Amino acid sequence: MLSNKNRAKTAEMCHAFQDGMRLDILDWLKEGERGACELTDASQAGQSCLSFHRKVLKDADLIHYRPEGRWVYYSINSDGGEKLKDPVASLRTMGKTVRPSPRC
Amino acid sequence: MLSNKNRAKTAEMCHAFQDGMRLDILDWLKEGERGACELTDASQAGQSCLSFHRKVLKDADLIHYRPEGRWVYYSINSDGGEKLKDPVASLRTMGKTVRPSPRC
DNA sequence: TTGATCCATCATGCATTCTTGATGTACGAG
DNA sequence: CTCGTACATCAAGAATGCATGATGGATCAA
Repeated sequence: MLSNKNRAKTAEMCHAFQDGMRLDILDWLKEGERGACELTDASQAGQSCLSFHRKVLKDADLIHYRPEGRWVYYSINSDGGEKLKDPVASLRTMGKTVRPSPRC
Repeated sequence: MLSNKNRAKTAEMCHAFQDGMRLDILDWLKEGERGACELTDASQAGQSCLSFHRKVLKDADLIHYRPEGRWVYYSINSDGGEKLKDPVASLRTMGKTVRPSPRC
């Protein structure tokens, strides 16, 4: 299904996708680049909490990072999801194969 | 990006995809249906541990469940990955959009 | 019925992750 | 230079997830 070298990266991306607040952040960025302070103002969560989740998304290559003076801007990395396409696609082909059911 | 109703399901599927042992189980099933006892015999992990992970995969609709008398057979749900294609695809389109970067 | 097997679930301890508040760094304004 | 702002990072407690052993239901053989 997955090579061992890709497995860690897949797990990291899935981990990033797993959390509700991180999905909120991705949703928040869906219309384009946004400043970090905007998100802090709009969200219920604290500043350090949001910074933590942004780091998870950034480490998983799901978002871009652009510092500009004192401010920081984030945006979706459109290539990020590519790494998830392979495991998803292989799930489909895997299910098609037929094999006798052995007993123990 | 995601409707609220789909968000929980996406998170659940990514959660299921995240664990190394669950990826092993999916890998184990790649050639077709297999009995639960087979997996228990072949794996290092204990029976309850495997049962736990199978439940996670089943709840995420990634595998099928077929009881037959005293035995249980599992197989890949080839449609399972479909639910992940949407968020992955929307990631791509999301990144394309352009939007002015506001300041706080 | 009795006993054995297969499997799921529960309870517990441990590990990892998340949240919150505090501290540190870089930058710009005055 | 000094102060305030924006952001990251650290430390500690809370919450969640995982592994293990024990228990229980269902099935089948004798």
